[in-house]
Amino acid sequence: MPVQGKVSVPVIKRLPKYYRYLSEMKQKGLTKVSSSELARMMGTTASQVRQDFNCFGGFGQQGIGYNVEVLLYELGHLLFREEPLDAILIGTGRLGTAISSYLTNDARGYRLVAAFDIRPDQVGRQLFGVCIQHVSNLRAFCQQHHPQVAVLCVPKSSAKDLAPTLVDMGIRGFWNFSHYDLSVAYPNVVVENVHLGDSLMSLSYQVNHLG
Amino acid sequence: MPVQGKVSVPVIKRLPKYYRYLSEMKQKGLTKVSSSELARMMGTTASQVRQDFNCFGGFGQQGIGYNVEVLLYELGHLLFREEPLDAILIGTGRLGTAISSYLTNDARGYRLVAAFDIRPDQVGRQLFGVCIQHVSNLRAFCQQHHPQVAVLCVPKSSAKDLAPTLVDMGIRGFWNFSHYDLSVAYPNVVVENVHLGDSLMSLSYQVNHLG
DNA sequence: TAGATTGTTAATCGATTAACAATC
DNA sequence: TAGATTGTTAATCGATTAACAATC
Repeated sequence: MPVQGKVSVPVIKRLPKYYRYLSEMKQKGLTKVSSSELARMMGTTASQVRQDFNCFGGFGQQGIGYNVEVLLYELGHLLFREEPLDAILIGTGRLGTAISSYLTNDARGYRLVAAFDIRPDQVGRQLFGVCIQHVSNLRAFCQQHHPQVAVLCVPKSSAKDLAPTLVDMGIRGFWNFSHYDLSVAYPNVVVENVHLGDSLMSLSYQVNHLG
Repeated sequence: MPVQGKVSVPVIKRLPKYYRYLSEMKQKGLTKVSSSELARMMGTTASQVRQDFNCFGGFGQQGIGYNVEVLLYELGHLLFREEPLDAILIGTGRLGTAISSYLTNDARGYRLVAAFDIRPDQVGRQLFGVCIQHVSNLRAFCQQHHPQVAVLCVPKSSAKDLAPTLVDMGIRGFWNFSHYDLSVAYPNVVVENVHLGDSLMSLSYQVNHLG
């Protein structure tokens, strides 16, 4: 039983996809699934599916397969634990607003506890149950409430300025939409980069080099 | 000289990052860079930098290094070609609006040529220079204008319904923000998935398993 | 018992890193 | 010529796939 000695990033990145497909199956009323069925849906091999699950000890039954409900429960526990993570939003522009709508209304495992912006016309505005504060309150807020996750929807230079403070204040995870490469600077903090610009560029490369 | 026999996805995904760092260097007035300097900035090895560039024939000079301007020009050409790609937006909600703002105002290599929504109250609204049309016009528009890229900011079920039509109408690249796994269904079309939900889940996993 | 399917070890494949010859 | 740094080949590392024994 390997049980999380250290799970590799490729495996971690596949967990949400398993979770999505299993949720679908549960909704359809399916109770049982084999590694080969899951593999077909996921576009991978049965071997990989079994290897992936065995990073966590294996959730199946030899000769039988996997129980959808059990598997979903176990993955859900791995992904979300019991308590949601407290998240703060920094940057309440169009993207920040859309993202925090998603986080609040559609995602599981997070709770938006505050939002900050530097623009006076944003301050005071209500956003999904929280009142937008000026960034000058950021430090004080963190010291009092200890949020774990920061969502960065600010320009590159602001991200660069804010990051050290946030790490200092105990932020353990960044959902980074800025163009700043946080990952390079803070090795002991988790960063999920959503670099829209990079994504668009690699799409453009690939479309331009099709056929 | 390997010159694009078939460039691997990991290499392609690094190109935008090189491009970003080189743009920065050019702005700072730097004219010359070595593979080891680039490696340090990118958080990788000099070997990888040289291997990456040599997928395209190599842009450096032995004993000297790389010329920033030349390298930037070459990468820019690889990523964007001469003509921008014509893109259509489908789904003009909060996320679709934020995304197309980005595509129109901040990104290079794309031109937003149309936007579609199914909601009557959206139709007719102006969005970054285009007028939102009803999705029922989608087919006709594509037949007349042949856009190459579709940006999907619609729910899963709509994405599932729209995808075959769009592929059929000649769409060669998808920027997919829906929760539908396009990649599984259409092997001969380029898909850039931005699965915000997956990103949030893997962030949550990692934060919960820190230390 | 036979068939199915997992858990787990072994083999393969591909990507990253190291080494070094070429050359400016 | 000596020093620097690339282009390119070879070695290593890690992830994926295949194989098979365990077991329901």
